[in-house]
Amino acid sequence: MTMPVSDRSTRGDLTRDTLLQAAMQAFAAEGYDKVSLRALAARAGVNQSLIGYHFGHKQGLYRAVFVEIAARIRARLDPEMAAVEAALSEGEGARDRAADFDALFRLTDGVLALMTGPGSDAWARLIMREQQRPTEAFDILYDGFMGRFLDLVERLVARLAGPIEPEAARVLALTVLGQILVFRSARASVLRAMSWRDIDAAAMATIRTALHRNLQALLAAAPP
Amino acid sequence: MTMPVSDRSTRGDLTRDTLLQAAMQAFAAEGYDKVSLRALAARAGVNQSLIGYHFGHKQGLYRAVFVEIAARIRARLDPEMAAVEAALSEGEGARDRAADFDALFRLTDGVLALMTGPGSDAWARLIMREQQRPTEAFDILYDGFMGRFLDLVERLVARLAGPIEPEAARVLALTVLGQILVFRSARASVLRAMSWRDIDAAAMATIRTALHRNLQALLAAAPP
DNA sequence: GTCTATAAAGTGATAGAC
DNA sequence: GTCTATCACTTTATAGAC
Repeated sequence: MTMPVSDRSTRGDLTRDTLLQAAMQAFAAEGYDKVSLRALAARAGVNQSLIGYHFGHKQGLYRAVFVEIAARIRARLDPEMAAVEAALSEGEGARDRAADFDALFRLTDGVLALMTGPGSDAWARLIMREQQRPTEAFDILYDGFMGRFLDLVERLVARLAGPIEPEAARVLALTVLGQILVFRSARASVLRAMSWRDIDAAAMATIRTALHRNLQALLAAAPP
Repeated sequence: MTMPVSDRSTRGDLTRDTLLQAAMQAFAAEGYDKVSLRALAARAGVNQSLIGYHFGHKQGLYRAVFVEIAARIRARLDPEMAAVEAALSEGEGARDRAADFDALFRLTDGVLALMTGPGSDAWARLIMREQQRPTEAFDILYDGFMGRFLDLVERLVARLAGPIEPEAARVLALTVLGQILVFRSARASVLRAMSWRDIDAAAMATIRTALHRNLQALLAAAPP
């Protein structure tokens, strides 16, 4: 007579999740304004009015997409972040430049793969959108992983670059970020300038090599 | 009986220009899809149907905005570009590293001011939009100034960095661009990380100092 | 939780008078 | 060139049956 408990508690969650995935795709591919809830619901195979039921309104759905993105990225970057934290926790005295560089490279490689690798289009575009025109969704991103990432890079480059003002270390960390991000933020120019069709594994290897070389040059110890 | 010739030939151009300026503002501030031609015409103090008359349709207006942007930027960057070309035309033999760096700094400073300086919001955001999702408007930008800029940076860094593969020089040029662009493309993160309210003259000076130092470190001559 | 149906307010484009 | 008026269509949101 009664439905199985699992179904009763699961059916709605499945609908919610289906909508969330479709929304992430659609918002990234077409931009917030161009996405119609009619088309979104149709593509997800879900009734349109269920969007209102599960997320309230369009903005609520948009916001939920970012909570999902932040959670995914945090999970994916956690090993690299933890490695950097481990490297940093070894006190100044016992520092090992090679190990510090290694931790830094793992972190930058991770972010590069995240922002330019296969399947990165969906979230990367949404993140860029929030950088240009931040809404409440930006806070979800910054508090979720961006702040922590920038803080780690800043502390690492400060240690590697030798005596440096805190403000200079922060700017330096941002220019490091910029060297990675440009392959996403200026993607159209990158593809044209490099005559690439997309950023595939070979291209990514080329980029990684250049980045590692750049970081070593930028963080060469000041002459004693 | 007849209207003055100047009026007859000018009235329409004025309307066209008014619409163009309003459109640049509006598209940058709200994004293509969110701009309604009704609201745009109202803000410009022009009848809505005149958009159709002068630009055909919404896309035509959008396209015209980019022709305008490319022209403005080309004009603004022309002195710096010419300086780099002059530096490059002095053959390899007679090269003067200090002069090369000087030309490079003028170019990067120019682009930095263009992309982050006061009043840059309008065009910078539109350029970013085209980088993420290029339309025919991107060609106007790339052919108008981007291609030339990247080419000049590539040739300059190739000369300064010593023996380097062409592909590596191009990637290096892109990472140089990235260090500038990050202050626009990741603007929300930059402001939060630096505790800046906006990128004012002082902030820009800080960035310039960091960039110059970075470029010198990146392009240090390989040990002989 | 899911559905149908529809209200209320937008949108871009254009015909036709001046 | 500029205007008014309107067509044809899409949008988000929600009321109400199941």
